[in-house]
Amino acid sequence: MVLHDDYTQLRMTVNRHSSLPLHQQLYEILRHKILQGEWEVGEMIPTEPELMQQHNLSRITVRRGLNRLANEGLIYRQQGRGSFVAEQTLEQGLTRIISFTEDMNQRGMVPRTEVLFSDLVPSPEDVAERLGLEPGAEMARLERLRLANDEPMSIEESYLVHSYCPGVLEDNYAVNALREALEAKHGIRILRARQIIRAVRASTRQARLLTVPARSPLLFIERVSYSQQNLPVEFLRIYYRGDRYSLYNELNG
Amino acid sequence: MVLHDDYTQLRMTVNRHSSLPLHQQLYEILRHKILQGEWEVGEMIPTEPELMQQHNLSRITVRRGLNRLANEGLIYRQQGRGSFVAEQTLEQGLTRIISFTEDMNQRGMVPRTEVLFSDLVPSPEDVAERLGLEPGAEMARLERLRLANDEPMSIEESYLVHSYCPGVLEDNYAVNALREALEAKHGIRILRARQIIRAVRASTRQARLLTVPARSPLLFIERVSYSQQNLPVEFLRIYYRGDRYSLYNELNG
DNA sequence: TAGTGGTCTAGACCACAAA
DNA sequence: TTGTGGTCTAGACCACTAA
Repeated sequence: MVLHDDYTQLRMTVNRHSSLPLHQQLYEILRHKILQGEWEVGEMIPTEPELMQQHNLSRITVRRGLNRLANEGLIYRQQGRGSFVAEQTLEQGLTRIISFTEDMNQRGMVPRTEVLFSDLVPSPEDVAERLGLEPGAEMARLERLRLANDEPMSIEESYLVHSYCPGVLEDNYAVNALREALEAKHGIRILRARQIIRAVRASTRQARLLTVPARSPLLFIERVSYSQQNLPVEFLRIYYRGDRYSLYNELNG
Repeated sequence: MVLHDDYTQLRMTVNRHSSLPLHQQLYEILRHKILQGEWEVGEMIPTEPELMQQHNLSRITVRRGLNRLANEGLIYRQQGRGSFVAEQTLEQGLTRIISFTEDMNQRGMVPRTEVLFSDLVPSPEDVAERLGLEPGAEMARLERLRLANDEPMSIEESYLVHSYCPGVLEDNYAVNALREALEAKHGIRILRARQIIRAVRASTRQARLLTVPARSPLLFIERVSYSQQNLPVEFLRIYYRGDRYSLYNELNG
């Protein structure tokens, strides 16, 4: 399964007529190149003066884009040496929205997906409340089993506001990426999300699906995702095997 | 239990002879004021021009400090209106190192601590490996039960490199803050940490201490903390009750 | 209209790394 | 010595908010 990047049609230099800030355009261009593998891990990316010339930008604007990349851990900067592509870390799972596929690739595993359910349902009360909707609104529900190296890793239950993406369930999400379909077919780009992380006990069904002993501990994430218009579009529940999955992050004093 | 802030002796304007960057000094001054309650939640903090004048700084330097506060969620900025103190969010638990006391206060609960163990032990192999030390080095071990509103919330097991903080266990850490003692008595300031988050099953002893049913799911955090010299000084294991404790954070696309 | 934050520029000096 | 990133400045224009 190949995930197309969000920025396939991205131009390779900044567009001064765009409404997007120049520093953000530069950030997206460089991020795209880094994720595409334009440079090896540890390889130096162009210097600030080079980027200034290539994109005809001031140093402050260039630095703003570079600093964002550094803050997000995609590059590290060394005074007197240069800026270098950082190793892909698992940390991104706690700061950036990444797909299961991307997540497993970073962890060096081969992802696979099985669709368990795919139907239209009236919004349950708890889901409606999380999304700030009226209960009973039509939702597209998609439940998927996610596997890594052919072993079950997690169960994902996704609720999408169907009026925003009518017909979204016609695709086969065992092989297609949901976020790609949302962007390509419905113009919905998920830019922000809030999530809560808990430890829970596996239900009988979950234990069977995940092939773990009954009542095993699971890492449980509930996530509300927001579109570019800042509208809540998806409610997601993910149950990860406690014995296989962990989250990593770094803290500052 | 009163936690003294790290910056009790902080001057109220920037020091141009300090080695610290001016934007960072401004950030720390404002952060200190916000945490001290100088402004109410939702109240507007001084505008950029005011800060420029008060501290005799350029706008770019002021903005750099303000943007860091905004990135860390302490303020939010609104074009045309001003910058405002944000509600203290639980998010900070996933980006900033905060004490149990601070954490519980943010969650509106009253913290209490009981010391379960406090002794010197040779470093176990796994702990030594995580800290990059030779196994068998002398470690101060401190195990504490943390309570919120008088109900058990978590078990914390802390391993400190004893040669960095000899005699550290002489204090009573039921009432004193470990991080305060490290800074005040041993000159160790913990500035950075890496952690891994998992879901595990409670042992019999853990279940008893936390007053949860046997084999309950727990949120388990393993953390390595680094000093201002970037030396690993502490290895920490925290077991949180799965039914009471959750982590919150926000993601970007 | 006045005041706020958002973006962008040109230019300067410094600290650090490598040749 | 050269080139890198780190810090800081003055000044400009824009977009948004509120009166």
